[in-house]
Amino acid sequence: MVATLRDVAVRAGVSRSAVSRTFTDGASVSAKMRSRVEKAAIELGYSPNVLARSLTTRRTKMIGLISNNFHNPIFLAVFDQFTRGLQERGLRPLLVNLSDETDPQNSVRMMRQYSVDGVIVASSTLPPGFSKAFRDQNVPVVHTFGRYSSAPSVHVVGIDNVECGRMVARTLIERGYKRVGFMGGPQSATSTQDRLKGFEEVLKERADITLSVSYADAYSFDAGRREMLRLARNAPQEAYFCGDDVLSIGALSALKDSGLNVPGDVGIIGLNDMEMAGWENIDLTTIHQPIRQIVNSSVELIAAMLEEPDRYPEARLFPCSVVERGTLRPVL
Amino acid sequence: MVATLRDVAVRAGVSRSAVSRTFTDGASVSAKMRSRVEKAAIELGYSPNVLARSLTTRRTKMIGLISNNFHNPIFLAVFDQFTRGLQERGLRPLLVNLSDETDPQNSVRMMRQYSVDGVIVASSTLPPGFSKAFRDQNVPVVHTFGRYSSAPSVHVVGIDNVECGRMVARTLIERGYKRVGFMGGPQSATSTQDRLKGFEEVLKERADITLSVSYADAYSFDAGRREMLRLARNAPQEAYFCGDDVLSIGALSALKDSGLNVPGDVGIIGLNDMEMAGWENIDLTTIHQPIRQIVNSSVELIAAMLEEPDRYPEARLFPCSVVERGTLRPVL
DNA sequence: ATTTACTTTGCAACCGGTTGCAAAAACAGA
DNA sequence: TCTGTTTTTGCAACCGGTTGCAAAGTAAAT
Repeated sequence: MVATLRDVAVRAGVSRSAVSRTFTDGASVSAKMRSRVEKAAIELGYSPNVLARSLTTRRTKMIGLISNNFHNPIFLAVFDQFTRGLQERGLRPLLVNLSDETDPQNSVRMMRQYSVDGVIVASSTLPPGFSKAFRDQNVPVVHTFGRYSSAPSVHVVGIDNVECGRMVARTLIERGYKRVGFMGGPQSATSTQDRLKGFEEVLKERADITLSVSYADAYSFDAGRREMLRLARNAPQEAYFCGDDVLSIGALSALKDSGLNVPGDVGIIGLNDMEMAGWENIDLTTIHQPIRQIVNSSVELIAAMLEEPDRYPEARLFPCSVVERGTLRPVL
Repeated sequence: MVATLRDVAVRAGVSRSAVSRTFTDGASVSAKMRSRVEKAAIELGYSPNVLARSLTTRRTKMIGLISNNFHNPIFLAVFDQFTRGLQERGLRPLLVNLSDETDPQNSVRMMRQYSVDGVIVASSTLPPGFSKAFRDQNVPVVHTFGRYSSAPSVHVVGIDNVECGRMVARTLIERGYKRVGFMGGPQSATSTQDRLKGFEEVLKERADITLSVSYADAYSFDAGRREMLRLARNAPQEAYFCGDDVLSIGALSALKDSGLNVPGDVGIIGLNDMEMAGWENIDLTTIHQPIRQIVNSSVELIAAMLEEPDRYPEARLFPCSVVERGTLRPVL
């Protein structure tokens, strides 16, 4: 049906190797030979079968893109950036949706069956052990949005969640809030734990500031709204650090319906700076996470690992910054 | 490095065919042989290389998932559903981001290089010619969210945009609006053209109703907001049918800032029913597009085509419905 | 025990490519 | 023109599997 290397060879009246060589860069072919083969190839509409090639070259140029987050809108930007970045380097993402299952062995096996050259785990909620499972099978892996650890055994690219927590604490202090709250995402997520850690660390030094902690049961509008409705019913704090922007927007909705004014009665600060946070009807003050840089760096890193599989693991952390909008009162 | 079929054969002391057969269902192997091979395979951590297999079976179980829409949040749900659906059938999506380029030949070539078993084009803004290019190369293709045509040459799954336009027109009529507007997405999108067609068709029969038409220059919050700010400056219509929910939300923001009340002064109806439309602080009346059904049906269809490549092309259209929320005044 | 029918197994060729090696061709220098 | 060097080419083996076919093995029937 579709033309193969052999067909081209026959048509051009040359050996199969010659055809192969014209399509392999760096191989030795004379100009005459090349043009002769190319002519035949064009006539037959031939283009080499990457998968067959991969059998001998041991390179499929496919990268497993594994995530369990298909709900947070920022992940659409994440996928967008990943696919573009990979494509630019001639790599192809094989997408894996892990929402249902969490057994790493299963994913590892599948990725090996497809001989992907490497794997990107894009998730802040998958445990470090998950990405390690790939490393243990000698599959190059980058854990994007992974937890920073002082002794990483796997490449991690993301932000320093502890530092983000500190940054938010300082931001709230600057604005003179005395009674503050942490409304986290699910407690089990390492990112939540880390953010709280940094947040507490700074606040603890201020005896005049009180902190209350609670958790929403998912990173969703509904969960944020529900939790904030509950909080607003009792005496709410003066300001809340919410687990992410979606939770924050849920919280804003709850506050409005509870008759509380933002930022007059209650201040809200989120995290992520998703596109929507900047919409005029939301106008959320939040922490900007440099998604584009994180993703690009991840792509760069996985590409580098293809050249150098035993590269020493590193953690690449990108600084976050406060984006001042309308949901916190101004600095004193 | 990683165990191959040969390794297993040696270890189990059997022929390579025997090993191959134990991993091929429907092949003839005795129980003894099977358990013997399986034992060796487990000891070596062997699992068959799908890509090598595909050379002879001519099935990679990979499906190209091609889209140029990485901005509209509903596409995250689309990708979620696609990946799950494909995975359930043992198929793997190879993701292609077409945001930058639109030359079908390029994509066709790439998909052929990777020998995908089929392709799903998920986009309402790619022209029918795009998906036809695959069909012409005998790559099974399903165009999800494609344009319905009475003589489809390619499988199309989606909604009847013309009928949606009619439905919105009737909805506005029921509510007694007399001066209505169409604020479409980019005019070049076939979906926009079709919706307007149906919308006009119904309204034309009512001499007492006037219609004004304008277009935002992208399917984005900003574009919707900008366009509605412009419209609101002159005398706005009583109600607008917006190209999609994101545009609608931009429009709502513009109306609020223009001091106009919704639905008191101006009514808005969107299309898609994205999750956000139901959020209490948005509460957008809109047309529900049954994404889940559309995607599942697309997956089913592409799977069916793998069995029967010459299947006669069909259009699968799913009915939409009005979701009544707070941005249109009630029925008279 | 022999024949017949059916099942299981291994051989060897093949899927679509790549690549080390040696022969052939082209080029340089004398 | 002849030799030595470099480049180009083809042969054949290999990558990790599958599969048609015939031989070997098993079971049932006589």
